[in-house]
Amino acid sequence: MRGATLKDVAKEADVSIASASRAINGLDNVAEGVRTRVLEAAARLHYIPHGGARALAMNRTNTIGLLLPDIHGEFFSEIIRGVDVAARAHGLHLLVSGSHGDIREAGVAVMAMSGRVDGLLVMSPFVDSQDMGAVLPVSLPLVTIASRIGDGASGSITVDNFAGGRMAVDHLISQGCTRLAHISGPATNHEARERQRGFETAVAEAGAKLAWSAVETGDFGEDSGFEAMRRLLAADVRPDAVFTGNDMMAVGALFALKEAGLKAPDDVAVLGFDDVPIARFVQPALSTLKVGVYELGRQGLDLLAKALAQPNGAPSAAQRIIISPELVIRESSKKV
Amino acid sequence: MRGATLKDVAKEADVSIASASRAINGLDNVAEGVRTRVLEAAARLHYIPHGGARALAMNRTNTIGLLLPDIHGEFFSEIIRGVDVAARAHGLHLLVSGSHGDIREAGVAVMAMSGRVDGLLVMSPFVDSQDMGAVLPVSLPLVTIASRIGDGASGSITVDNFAGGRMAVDHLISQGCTRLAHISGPATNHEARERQRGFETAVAEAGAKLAWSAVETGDFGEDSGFEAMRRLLAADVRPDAVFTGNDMMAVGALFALKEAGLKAPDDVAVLGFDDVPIARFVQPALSTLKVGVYELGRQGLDLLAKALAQPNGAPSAAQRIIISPELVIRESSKKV
DNA sequence: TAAACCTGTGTAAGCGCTTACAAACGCGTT
DNA sequence: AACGCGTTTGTAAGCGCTTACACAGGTTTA
Repeated sequence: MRGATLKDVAKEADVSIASASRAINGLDNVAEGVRTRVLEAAARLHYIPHGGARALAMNRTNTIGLLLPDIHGEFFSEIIRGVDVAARAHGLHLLVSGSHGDIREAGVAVMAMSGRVDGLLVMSPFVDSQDMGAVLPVSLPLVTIASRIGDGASGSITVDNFAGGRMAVDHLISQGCTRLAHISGPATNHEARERQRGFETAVAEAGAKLAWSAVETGDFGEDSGFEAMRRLLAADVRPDAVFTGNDMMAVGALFALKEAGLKAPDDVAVLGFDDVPIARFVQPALSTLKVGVYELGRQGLDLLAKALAQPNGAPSAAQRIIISPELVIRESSKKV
Repeated sequence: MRGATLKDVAKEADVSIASASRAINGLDNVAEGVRTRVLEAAARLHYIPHGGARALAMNRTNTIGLLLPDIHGEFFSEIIRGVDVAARAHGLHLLVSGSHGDIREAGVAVMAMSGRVDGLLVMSPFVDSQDMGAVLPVSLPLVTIASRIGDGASGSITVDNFAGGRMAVDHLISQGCTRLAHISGPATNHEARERQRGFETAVAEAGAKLAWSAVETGDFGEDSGFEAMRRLLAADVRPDAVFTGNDMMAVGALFALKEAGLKAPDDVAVLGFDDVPIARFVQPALSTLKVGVYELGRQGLDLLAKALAQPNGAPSAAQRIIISPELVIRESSKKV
């Protein structure tokens, strides 16, 4: 049962297809009689405009494509929320896709989006995201989130992960910790690297104030945090503070601590990164470096919407926004 | 900088637009020479097919529209995950939209989706969702998730919430509880009502085994669970077990308990519903009625994909899948 | 050697819509 | 009565793509 088309409506109302179009779109150069006749016919036929055709004719889809590494989970869900809120404020719709960390999949997704969206909002935190640039269409406005996809973008919004790493160390030292360990995210992730670099830089600067330091590698997953913490606890010298590359690994670390019969923060202080919703719920409540994940999404879309509003898509000096993480001290790191 | 079109590619390769199309789509009735010439031209021009135009011409978008009350949060995020996984398995893309509980918004979203998707996956747990039916296009395959949108759907997948409510009571009684309270979801939500009905029915059947019972109303939000639990604790007779309409309210209830210096499960057993990821992380770990939320999404999409594969979209006897909740006993309800 | 085939290719008609353009009409003016 | 004007309408040309159909060659067959 194919849906009615504008042509059907026009015929039903006995007017030309052009008049039908005008009436439906509420243009003012239509006689009242015609308008009501068309509207009634449309209702009678359950006519719903064909968005695709309209988009093709108008060269405007009112849709933006959102490409994330994944489209679920605490972190991405928050991004989506921010994007969603901003999108509805701008009257835009969302075509979302997950790249699953695979650049080929990302390419496929971009393919599929091409011609269905007015602009792209992309997050690709992979170190080698440069290649990503090749996949992206040059002709579309593009805003990147926490990515290092080269230029060509109409804007970008990133997090100052390096500063966050330093803040973590400073805070831990201020709590009297002297044996700091870091559980890093995957080396393929640019954000993870920056956080680690911040940690290492601050540790080096702290010099004699610290007795010991170490780095274990995780993959941003809860389990990897658990395993890494286990390794840390099994070693000769134990840390009295652990800074993890993100919150989920911190949660895993907390479980490992509990398993070992140890307590945070008394035995080992734990500090996460991101401040995903779950951070408040774990026991003890997780201290973390809060990234306005929601803001990341919201402002990202705002940037893109601004670029779209530009007359011919003129670049107008690509905007770059950098968000600073903010230290949120809850229980897991509070020693003094 | 408009992107290159097929016409441009055809001209560049000096062939007809039809041949260009064939070459690009890998049809086999193209001479090798032509094919490579076209492919090279396409690469040179950074040609990316215009998905919208292709969809219009083929009357197939390979995209399905996902309409949820919200597109973020623990619960919906899980649904999205299920849908996403299934969608990629079927080679389908996702156009998502949140209705925010507003039927008008839902209408707008459906409008926007019309002509951009091959089918609709809709979740609208509102009691008055009947009206929703009016907004939906008759011409599209439709699968509903946990909704009571009338018929016309090619399929539906729902949760046996009533049974879940009964299971909750049975379990609590088995733990030796005799004063049962229920914190219900919003009355406008059909699922919430069914869970409550299950609770009340089981309570009635338990008869003399129970000394007391009560129902407080919440709104599925964490805060409302907190407030409801406070009210419960302030009353003359206190429950020794609370069953909440969903997990987030249980989390709130747990906080209220802690605030009052009470312990779960010793003082009051707490039992949630859904088993969202967070349930494992709270203290004490939350017992709950597990709904395969992920499965809800995955099977929903599978159903839809099956309907799409149908020759002319023939209904082929709409499938209805009912998922039974499963009791997951963690710490918050374990008294014996 | 003509009829019967393939194979590649181009022409053109859509898909459902918007929108320039021109035609048609009713007016008030001179 | 001829003119200009503003309003309403229809015609038709796209938007970028697919695909039925026709057609030109080169092979086979009888």
